[in-house]
Amino acid sequence: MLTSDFFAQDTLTVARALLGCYLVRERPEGRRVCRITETEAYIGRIDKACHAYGYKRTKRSETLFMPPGTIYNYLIYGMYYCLNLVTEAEGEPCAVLLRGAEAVLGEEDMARARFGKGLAECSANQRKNFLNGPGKLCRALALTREENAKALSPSLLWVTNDPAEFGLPMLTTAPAREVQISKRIGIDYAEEATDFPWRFVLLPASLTE
DNA sequence: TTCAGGATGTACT
DNA sequence: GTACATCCTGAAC
Repeated sequence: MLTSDFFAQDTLTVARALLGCYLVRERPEGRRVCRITETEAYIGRIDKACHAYGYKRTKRSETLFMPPGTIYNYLIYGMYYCLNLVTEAEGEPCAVLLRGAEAVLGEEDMARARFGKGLAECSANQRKNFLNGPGKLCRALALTREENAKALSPSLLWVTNDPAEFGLPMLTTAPAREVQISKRIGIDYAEEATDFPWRFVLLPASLTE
């Protein structure tokens, strides 16, 4: 399990390193696991797109000042949540937004949470766009304001780069996958920060061969 | 395949 | 009152 030491690192380092890691959500019905494929860095010290830009403290941004490894989950557009993991030292308002993933375990439960029906009844488009957005990820993993400001923990939500830790036997060696770096999404209001190359995407294996 | 429009609640000014 | 780190649907191409 990745601990607060990992999240205490530089935010861009963490955002890059989280690609390919497994996000594990513990629920009464069972475990839901996905592999992280898309992240973005938010660094309050210098970043107009960050809710805590210039160390601004508000009721919402307060979570960003908490210790590394804290969950920052907030409501957006009235109906979706965005999952972030707090980085750097306590008091330094930074986080990594998780924007996309691939389902690994508990896919049936994720489908029920997303669409209210089983995987078999989902359309091809629904399956194709399963976890490719921050709102979708939170819906599939049943993450809401309930989890905001809590620490990552083995009984709630945690992250690892070792599949053995969540009960998967040795996976076949995965092919290397290329990382694409680009501008962040949906922050056109953020002036010069709009163009910061702080988005990291793990490209599909098929594009790497 | 792309695109416009609507759903929806709350933090912040 | 305004803006928002979004997503889905249905229409047009």
